[in-house]
Amino acid sequence: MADQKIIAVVGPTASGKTALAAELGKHCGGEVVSADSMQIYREMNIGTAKPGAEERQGVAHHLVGHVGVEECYNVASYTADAGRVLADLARRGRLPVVCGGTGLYIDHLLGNTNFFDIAPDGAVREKYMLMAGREGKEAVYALLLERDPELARRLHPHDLKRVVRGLEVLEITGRRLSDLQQESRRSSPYDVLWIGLNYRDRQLLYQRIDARVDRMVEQGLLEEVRFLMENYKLSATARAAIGYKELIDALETGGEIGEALELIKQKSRNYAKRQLTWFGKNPAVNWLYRDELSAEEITERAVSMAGEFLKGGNG
RNA sequence: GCCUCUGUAGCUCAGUUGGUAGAGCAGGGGACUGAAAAUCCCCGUGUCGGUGGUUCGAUUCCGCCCGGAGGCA
Repeated sequence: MADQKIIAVVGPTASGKTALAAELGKHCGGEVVSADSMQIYREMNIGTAKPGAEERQGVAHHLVGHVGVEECYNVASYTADAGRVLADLARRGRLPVVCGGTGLYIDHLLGNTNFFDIAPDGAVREKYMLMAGREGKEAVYALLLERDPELARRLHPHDLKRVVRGLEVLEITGRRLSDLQQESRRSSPYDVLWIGLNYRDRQLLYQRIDARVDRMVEQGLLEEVRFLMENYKLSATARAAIGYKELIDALETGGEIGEALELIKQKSRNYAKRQLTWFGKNPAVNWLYRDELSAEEITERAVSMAGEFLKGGNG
């Protein structure tokens, strides 16, 4: 059976992915499959830059707002949900346009790994977190070095989240995470055309990010945050969203709103840089630069790349 | 006008009892297999406000000048 063809639109926040994905969906008879860890939340709209009806241009969007803000969500939930959507689109003969900035989600959906099913265990996690608090991160790391040396060698002793996860998997399954990772390798069942959006001049990207935060405030970001605080108990993952956590902190502690907004811009810029590192290591990405091409030219190029891609046979 | 404090990395500030200096943040690079908008790692030469002087040697001590903050009139 031929691999399912998929277009993936990636890039840092505020680079114009959403608009391009909708254009591609419109021109190629496709549907957008979001790969954004925060736009999944139903009640978080402004701060996540969730596309409205106009921005969707009549193209169907999947995995946007399908989760309540009180729920936790993670890569496992995503790969399961998105896998189902892709299968459905294949059945209906529709082209999936995967679009988003959450590199981990995208890679696990489309890349060369099968996601293995080992749910986290809060009690085990807490045990090691407490140990780290009492004896130090190095002590927890030493434990991992003893039990799963291969994994430990790849991690920094201070990277507590990953060190603890390694120990957690061992404790739950009796197996090493490094072995499981090895076994989960696969060759991707998808034929993917990667399109990346970016700016050659980073400062321009940063200016766009700052401007977008100002626009969010004009659109009522503060009101949205207040509404969420009054009506919901946000899950840990929802609360960690940039733009929300800073304002919640400010409102709870009586901090300056202006300072919180500067922090939001700062954190968004830092995030964009991390996204660039992530997508930058994928050699398959065809980058289009927004300070070299107009929006129309970018759409044109992407649509013609997609045309070639869809015409070609499977490799 | 007088007195006190202050001027060190893009920003906030340490520091050198005289041997030309270092943190946090920003910025740059990187990692990433169930928190990923998360988490973590690596990268710090800057006329130490200016100018005279003391000294083998001053960013550090002294004088003057120029900024800034406060106090007394």
